[in-house]
Parts: sequence; structure tokens; C-alpha cells
Amino acid sequence: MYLCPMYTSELIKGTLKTIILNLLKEKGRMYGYEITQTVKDMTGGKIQITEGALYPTLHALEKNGELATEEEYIGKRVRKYYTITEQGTVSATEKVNEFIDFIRTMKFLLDIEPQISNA
Amino acid sequence: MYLCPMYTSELIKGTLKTIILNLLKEKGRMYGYEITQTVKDMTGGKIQITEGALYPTLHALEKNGELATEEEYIGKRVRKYYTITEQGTVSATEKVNEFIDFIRTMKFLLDIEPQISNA
DNA sequence: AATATTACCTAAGAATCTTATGTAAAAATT
DNA sequence: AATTTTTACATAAGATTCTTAGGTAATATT
Repeated sequence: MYLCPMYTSELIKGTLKTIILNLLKEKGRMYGYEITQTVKDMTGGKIQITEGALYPTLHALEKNGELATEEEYIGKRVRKYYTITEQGTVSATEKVNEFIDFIRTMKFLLDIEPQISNA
Repeated sequence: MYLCPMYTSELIKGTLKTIILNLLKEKGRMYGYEITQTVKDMTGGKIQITEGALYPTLHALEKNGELATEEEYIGKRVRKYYTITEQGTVSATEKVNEFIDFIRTMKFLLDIEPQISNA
């Protein structure tokens, strides 16, 4: 089985909240483990969110009013579903817009020509 | 005088080495303060490298053999010029390529359509 | 003459991640 | 049936990388 190389951890730093908020905005409610697996699948293993990074971030977003939780029993196990709040939706949009702007700035700074083929 | 908002610091984290190595690869030799000013000018103030971040990073890159230094006297002041080594050039290319790949992955993950107008 | 800019540097603290560890149920494998 | 893997939550120590704050001193500007 072939394993894609992950990005150096520095790169992913700072985008975790953006990724989580945007995923929940698009996909509705999700639980923590599901988020890690979805991101892993969608990126072909290039972005793997560790649980040590995920859970503290989810708790911080909840504390900050950007996410809300509902606990649900699956058999004897508790599963914690996260949904995005109104405030979180605003935050998600802001973060994505900032990221897009950042990409443009970095492309100019690094002298990367805009890709012609984006398929 | 109008001041552009800077990006949240989390975003810039992890791209500092990429920025420095690429700048020195493109522009030849530069000194530290010049790097901060060039990046500030090129990004309209959106990316401002603090000296507390810059100098330790330059020292680390030199220690790692990616940069070399020459000291030069401007009047009575020492100015420390940095040039990129062969190893640093390889590293610069790798980091930029990784960043481009990262952007593509993030665009897909965040469901951002490729921009049509890139002017 | 006083202030701002240029130009280097380090260190304490904050933020965010990795790695390691823990718990335990459910599913898959042997 | 027993063992291993996966699912699913969580925390904590340590590493990394930044910000903020502080220091020094020459040169340029007001």
C-alpha cells in the first residue's frame, strides 16, 4: 500500500481552524474522528490531523462559541457531534477569504505564475 | 497614511524559511533588515517579518548550511550579507514546490474554485 | 539637539503543534 | 473464542516557531 508524503508540519500549522470550520459549514454535523478521516481521505493522506491537535482545537472553538455539540450514544459509546454556529459560519468565511488573499500574496512574493491548467 | 491589515500570525507561520530562501535565490545577496523591508514592500504591509523571528531563522539556516554570510562595513557599522548555498537552492525549490502542492490541496479541501482572473 | 531610522542581537512568553499515553467499545481477523 | 485492529474520546509533556520586549549603537532627518 502506497503512502503519500505528508506536508511538513509547519505548513499545516495555522490552517487547522480554517479546515475544521469550513468542513462543518459544508458538511453539516460531524464528530471528531470523522473529521480526521474525511480530511485524510480528501487529501490522499497529505494532511493528517492528529488527535492531539484536533480535540484541543475543537474544544477551543466550542468555548469560543463557533461550534456547538450534541452527544449521542452509539451502542454503549458516546459520540460527540459538532455543528457550526452562526458566529462560526462568519468566522469560517473570514478565514477562507484571508487564506485566499494569503495565497495570492505568497504567489506574488514567491514569483509563482498563476497555473494555466488547474484540472 | 493607510495601513494594510496583516495576516493573522498563524497563517504566516511555517512559510518564513520558504520566503527567505526564495528571496535570496531570486535577488542574490541581501542583509537581514533588507529582507524585512523588501517583504513588507512587496506585500503592501500584509506580511511583516519581525526581527525576533527573522534573525534566529537566518542563524538556523546558516547553521544548517543553506545560507552563507559575509560581513561588510558600512562606515562604522557591520552589515551582514546573506547568500544562498547550493544546498539552500535545492531546499528553496523543494519548499516552494511543497507550498504549491499544499495550496492545490487546500483549494480542493476548502472547495475554492480556481480563480479565472488572476491579474 | 532630539528623534527616527537603520541594523544587529537575545530572551521570556504565547500559541500551536507532535508524540506519548490512557481508556474502552466495536469490528475484524486468526 | 481469542487476539488484533479500528473506532472514539481525551489529556499532558515536550518541541517548534512565532510575538513582544528589551538591548546596543551608528547614521539620517527634523
